[in-house]
Amino acid sequence: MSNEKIKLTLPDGSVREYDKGVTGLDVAMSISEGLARNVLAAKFNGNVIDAFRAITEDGTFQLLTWNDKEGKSTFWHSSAHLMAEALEALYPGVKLGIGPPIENGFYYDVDFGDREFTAAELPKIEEKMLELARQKNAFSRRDVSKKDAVAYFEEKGDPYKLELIADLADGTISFYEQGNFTDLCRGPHIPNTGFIKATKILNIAGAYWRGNEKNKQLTRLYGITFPKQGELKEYLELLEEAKKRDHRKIGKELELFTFSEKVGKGLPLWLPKGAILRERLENFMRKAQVKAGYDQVVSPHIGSKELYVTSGHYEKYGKDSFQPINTPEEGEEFLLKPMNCPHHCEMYKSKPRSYKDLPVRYAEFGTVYRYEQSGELHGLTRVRGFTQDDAHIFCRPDQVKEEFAKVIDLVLYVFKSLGFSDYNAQVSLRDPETPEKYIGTEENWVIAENAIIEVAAAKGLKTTVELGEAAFYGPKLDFMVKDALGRNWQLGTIQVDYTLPDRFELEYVGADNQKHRPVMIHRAPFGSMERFVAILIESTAGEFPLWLSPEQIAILPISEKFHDYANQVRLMLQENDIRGNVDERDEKIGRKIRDAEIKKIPFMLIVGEKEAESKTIALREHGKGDIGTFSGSEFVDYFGKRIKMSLAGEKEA
RNA sequence: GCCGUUGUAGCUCAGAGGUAGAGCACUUCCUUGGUAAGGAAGAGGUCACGGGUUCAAUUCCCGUCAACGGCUCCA
Repeated sequence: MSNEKIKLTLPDGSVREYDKGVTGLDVAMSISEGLARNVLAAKFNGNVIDAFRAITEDGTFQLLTWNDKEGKSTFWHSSAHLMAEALEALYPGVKLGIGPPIENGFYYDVDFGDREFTAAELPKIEEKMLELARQKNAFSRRDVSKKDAVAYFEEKGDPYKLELIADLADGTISFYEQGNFTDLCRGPHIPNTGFIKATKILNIAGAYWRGNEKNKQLTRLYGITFPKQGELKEYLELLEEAKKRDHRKIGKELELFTFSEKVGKGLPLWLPKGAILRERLENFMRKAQVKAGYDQVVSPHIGSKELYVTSGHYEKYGKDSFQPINTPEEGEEFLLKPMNCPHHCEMYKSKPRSYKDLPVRYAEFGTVYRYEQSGELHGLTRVRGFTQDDAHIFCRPDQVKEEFAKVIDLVLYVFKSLGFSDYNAQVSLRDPETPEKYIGTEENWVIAENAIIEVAAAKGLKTTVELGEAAFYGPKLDFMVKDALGRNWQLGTIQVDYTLPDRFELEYVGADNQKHRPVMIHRAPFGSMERFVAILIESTAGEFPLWLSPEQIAILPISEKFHDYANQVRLMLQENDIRGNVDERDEKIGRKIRDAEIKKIPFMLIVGEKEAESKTIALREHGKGDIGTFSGSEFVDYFGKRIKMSLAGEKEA
């Protein structure tokens, strides 16, 4: 080799000189042997590369280990290759799709042919993976020509890889090999399989090739691996913990809601405690909306089919939806309301509008029904009947940005009040590749999309942009929140719409005495009451802020002798608009406390001989224990203060 | 809708080709107890539903329904 030198700038800013052709592993070794043992990949000039890849020019350089996000994903990417190698060893002739790393682990899509693949076979695959890992097979990279790549996979008989190669430009194709496995891959990979010490194939699922429903469904194996056995154990325990926050479990335990096969799948039944929670949320929103200048309206649960033909919903969703309801005599067709906007458009049209009237803001807790695919239903987050905290703002074009900004404020206020700080503001735009999915003019789409992008930026929102996530009539700003298991759900949504006003021929008279078309903003800060409550349950693990808690107070008499006094306390609270229940069961106080704790009731009022005599209560707080003796009026004041604090988002005294 | 898994008491779960079991919850009785489970007795199941194989099926097979994990979809 030559004795040319290159300069690498390390993360601490220091510049080191190495021989041209140095690898990440060499660099690590020059720092410490321990570091070299842990290097998974490297980052050169911002690109993640193999730690075994030669570097031939000056640049910024960083070593990646398990502690780096990119180190982990390289590790998992290599693990996907390891799993593929195990699959080929165990199931000769298996065809491979794609196998990328994901947020937690990796997957590989495979075609087992006619073979039925069941979960019982997973342990066998895990074992094989570990066996191959122990061989410490080195990963190696080589560039191949398109012709050679095609030849290789034609020989191997893998149609999926051939399809992938067809889309790649000659000169950009590389193969990676480890042990007896070769894959089309741009890398990078870890030095050898020996780093992988623990593996678990978490689940199997069907997944359409290239995400297209019309393509063949492959078998997707999801897995996760770790460099230490203990970390796998910890991860699995973490998953178990997360499952305890599942709103379906807590909803059942706390008697918030239920489902009945007889009522129908995807149709939630709100039990009394859940209804209280929901009602409090609605009242909270009503109050905020009144302040923001909204008017509350009410519309029926069905509407003439014509209404939805006009809006475009029928054409878009009609065939795959709940089918029209007919009147017996005349055979008129009505649809179960899937959206509130058409109704609100007709309300707007109930009288002529002047530019001075705008904006008009119509809000409704509108219950809508949608035929969601059966495989999609999921607890309260995806249901067939749900209530949107919906509103439609009809405004002049010059008011769009200001109104949009105000809605963002409202959504942020709601999120802040309920402690949702971990959300992603997603700008949902058209997919330029599938224009047939959208209605409206190009010009209006551009205006609407730009309005959203500009206002979100002006508000200082950190946004991500997703193409193809727009509604069919307009772009959206969606507030995405994760559930206990890390799945993303859309809660709040704001949409700018120039299309429906056209379709419904909405008008107002301008200062010029001419007719103009208003712009609509659709918005729902919660999204739906169902989904919002679900996510609220998971984020609080059922320990709701005091103001929302369905059962705020349990009055616990020491024995039957104090039932009378306990009920006096209950009535006293009632007179102050505070709800509390007396636990009159024939149980000892320890038991009553335990049960109230399990039900996550924020306050327990314990009353016995001392309290009855001195007209006081002994206060106990959920999760904290005894916090002292209060007179009735002292407690009412204290409780009021705590409610206010919880509304302001403060945790405790 | 598609792929995979599951379905036994109100809940959490055992069980096995010969018509079912535990803990908690529930009911009754005893107990009147001071800050996270007092004691005893009792009641409770068409083993998701519909077929088939078998002398016999809740158990094995097929279908349906529902739930769960994904894919696709998400106004």
